[in-house]
Amino acid sequence: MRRRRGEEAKMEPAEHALLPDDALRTLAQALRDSADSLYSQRELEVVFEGPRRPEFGEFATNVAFALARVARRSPQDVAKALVEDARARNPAVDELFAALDPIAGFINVRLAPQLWHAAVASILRDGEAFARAAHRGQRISLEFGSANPTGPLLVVQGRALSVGDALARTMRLRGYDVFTEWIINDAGGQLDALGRSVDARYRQLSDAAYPFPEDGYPGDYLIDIANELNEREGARIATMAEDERLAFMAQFARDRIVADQQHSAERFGVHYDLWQSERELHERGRISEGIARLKELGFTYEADGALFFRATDFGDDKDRVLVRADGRPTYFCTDVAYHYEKLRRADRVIDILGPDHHGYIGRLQGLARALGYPGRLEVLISQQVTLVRGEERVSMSKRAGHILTLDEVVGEVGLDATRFFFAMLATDSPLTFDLKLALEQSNENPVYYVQYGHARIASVLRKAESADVAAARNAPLSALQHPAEIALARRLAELPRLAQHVAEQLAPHLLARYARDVASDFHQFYTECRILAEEREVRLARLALCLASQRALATILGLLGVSAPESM
RNA sequence: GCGGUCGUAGCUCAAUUGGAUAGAGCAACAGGCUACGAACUUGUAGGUUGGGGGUUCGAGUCCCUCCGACCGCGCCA
Repeated sequence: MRRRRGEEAKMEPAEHALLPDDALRTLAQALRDSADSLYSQRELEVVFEGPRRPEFGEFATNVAFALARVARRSPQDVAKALVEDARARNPAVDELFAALDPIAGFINVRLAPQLWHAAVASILRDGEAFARAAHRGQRISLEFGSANPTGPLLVVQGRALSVGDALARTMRLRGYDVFTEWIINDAGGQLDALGRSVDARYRQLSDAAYPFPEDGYPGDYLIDIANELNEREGARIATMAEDERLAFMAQFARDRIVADQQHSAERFGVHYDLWQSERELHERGRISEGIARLKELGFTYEADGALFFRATDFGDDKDRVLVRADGRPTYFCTDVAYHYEKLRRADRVIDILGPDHHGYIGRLQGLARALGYPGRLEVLISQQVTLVRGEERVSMSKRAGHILTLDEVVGEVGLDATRFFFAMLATDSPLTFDLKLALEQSNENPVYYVQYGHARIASVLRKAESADVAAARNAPLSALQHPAEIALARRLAELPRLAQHVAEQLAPHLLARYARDVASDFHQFYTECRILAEEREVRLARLALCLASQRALATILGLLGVSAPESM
């Protein structure tokens, strides 16, 4: 593509045509120069957004509103003057843009088609590296899903797993060093309760009337564990003293349950870099290190024989106990140690916590500030999930016994649908998941719509001559002029920017939304434009657009942990 | 009672962080295959963004206040 280049473009490699971002940068610079020249405004920030209505163009900027006050003219007058001046200032602007319209104070922009052609070509050139950003050396610790080692994973964890894993994958794509971790709460009193529960189930094998503890975990899975204990360790157990037996049973159950949780996570397509045992933190001396650090900083005091953290100095409601009067550390104490470690080894620490941890945010944020890392910790709450089957509310209380596990939900509606559905929603918004609806309308589920787009492209590529498909990868694209073609190309080119936004704002639900938009734009293109029956130049250009669309869909589905089928 | 999250179409949710006439899907209704996958597509209808007040060029978004839902408020984890 031969064209005179704007000044900014000199930095680009010579062999590549200008891309949409280059054009926008050129325009931004021209507008800054104009603002400086017309209104003596030097530090003007020019941001382009996708306007809500397509007839407003492909991008829009609202710089005129910011200037209107100092210029003491209406935003519309300012916008008009800016556009005129920018055009005169840099002739490249008129070549790069098909439209530059000052309307109601906004400057609406439409790029020349060649820029979108170049964007499609660059997607094909990048292949699997499409939307990938260079390694940037920022270390991120991402904790999500963590559950007590007292039972199987439930749907609440499923939501956190979907969201957390999509974030991890997106951040990795964008060049961050992401370390995913799960904390196993295996140090506190609940393990004692677990031991007593297993013991009761064990004794019930021979004495059905044996009482189940008040604070026990009633799920059937402990019966299975008791049976296994009986078969494999029955002889040993018989020789144990009570304390020893309870500890042994608690440990056995803990190991079995954690292993099950790990299998569930893997089946859900989520891999963790670290399963961090709380008890192991104790054993490694991390707990005392955390306490020592807070003491050293002078943020602790003793009262009633217990050690307190001055959380109120850092915005929390009340001071928090670290070590009880009897010498045992609290749950929060473990988090002090764990977060102290994470804050030191990562540049950005993210916790995705369950809905019962709202009151915990202030404590953790106060801790991060006390330790000298303000702003380094981000706490996200994965909101409540209410399961229903039509009118009937599905019980999710562990106490009630008949809980629906994550594995069971996946078995009922499928892995792809479950992952997509949970990732689709903003994390901090409570949601109602109707299993009956998900089943009945499985064909109407958005995930199938997106997957169908991918499969449809695969089908077209199978029907095409393989020589054509090969040639399409380097074909000239100037034949792509139809509005549906341009709209699709523009959509595909959004992915890098969108992925970056998702990583920065921790908003993975935008990925699912975008996937739907890509599929929709593709289906529309497919409906309005024939491909294989066209003459060679158009055919190859459209096949190239298919290839780029398939690439984008595969990438985005990959980020969501959802399969991209060749056929369905 | 105090603190937090939230309230958007009949349903499930968006709205690029203060921008234009609040958008998608499902459900409803009316159309489109002698064409590469109709699991698609075009259109219609659906709203006082829980109520009220304020801030400004401009508010679903920020502030105040009511109403409602959920979650916290242990030397439990």
